[in-house]
Amino acid sequence: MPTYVKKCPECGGINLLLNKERGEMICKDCGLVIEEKMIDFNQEWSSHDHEQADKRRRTGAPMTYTKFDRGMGTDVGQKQDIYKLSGKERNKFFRLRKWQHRISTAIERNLKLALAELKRVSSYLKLPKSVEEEAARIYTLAVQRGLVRGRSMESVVAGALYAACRRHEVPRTLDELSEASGIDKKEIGRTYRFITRELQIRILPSNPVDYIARFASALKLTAETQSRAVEILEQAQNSELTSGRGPTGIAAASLYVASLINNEKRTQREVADIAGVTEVTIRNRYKELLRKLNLMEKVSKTKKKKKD
DNA sequence: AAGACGAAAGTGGTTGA
DNA sequence: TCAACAACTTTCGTCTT
Repeated sequence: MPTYVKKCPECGGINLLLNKERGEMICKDCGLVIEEKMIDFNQEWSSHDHEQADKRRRTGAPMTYTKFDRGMGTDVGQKQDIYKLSGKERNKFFRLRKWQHRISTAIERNLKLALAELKRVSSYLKLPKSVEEEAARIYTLAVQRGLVRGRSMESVVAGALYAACRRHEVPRTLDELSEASGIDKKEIGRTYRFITRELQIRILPSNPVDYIARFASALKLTAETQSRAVEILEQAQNSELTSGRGPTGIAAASLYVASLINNEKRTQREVADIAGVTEVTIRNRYKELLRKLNLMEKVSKTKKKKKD
């Protein structure tokens, strides 16, 4: 738990994530970026001569992948330079310019469109800026490697976003991505696997805990129930009940059990809908949890209390 | 009547020959 | 490349509250 206590103005969630490098405070529940451009945590320098100034200068346009040329376009020379050249050299110069123009316009046109789409989907899902940047970076790499060929631009954008979310530990389900982008779930999964394989992006299997906060707030569960769910989840992980299982199913079952124990019962259907799994899956995980973790007493106790 | 439970058959993805 | 396999889903009937 963080030492500062602050609530998200959007959803009231308390799971805030501080990203020092980017100076952002992110709500893990709804993805809202609460504070941008906070103080710069880097050391402040003063420069006394040109050499130091060059090294230490931190100003200038920031490099960003959400601009199609990363904010740093490079051209093959300008016209005023050609007086230095002549004959062959001059021809070469024009040839280079022509080629650069052709290549860059093709890629740039694609990137411009794609990044617009990326921003649209990203803001629909209320993803933090850092994830958007990451997705843009992934997409740019994919374009450069020609991985978009044969695939729709939109599906690659969705795949890049999905990957970026996972890397930043604010995972969204494929269903959510699908709803936001209008691309078929399977298609996103396919392109996601393809581009991560081709680009050698290593992604850890997503941790069910990362889903708890968002699901809990969607179910309007109290903070106590939420942390109870996390406890249960951790026990489950220690008992090796989680490997090989779908992380959303486990998160959903933990929440369901926690809601029973804390007398804040939600139906299996409610939890299932939010988590994007079926009741059956929740039941299966739920049974395993009860059996292996000896939680039966706790649950039945609360049931008795209800009767009393 | 709604929710919980469980069986059975089907789907898509991974793995290992 | 194909078949076996595990996880998950869909569907449906039954039991419980």
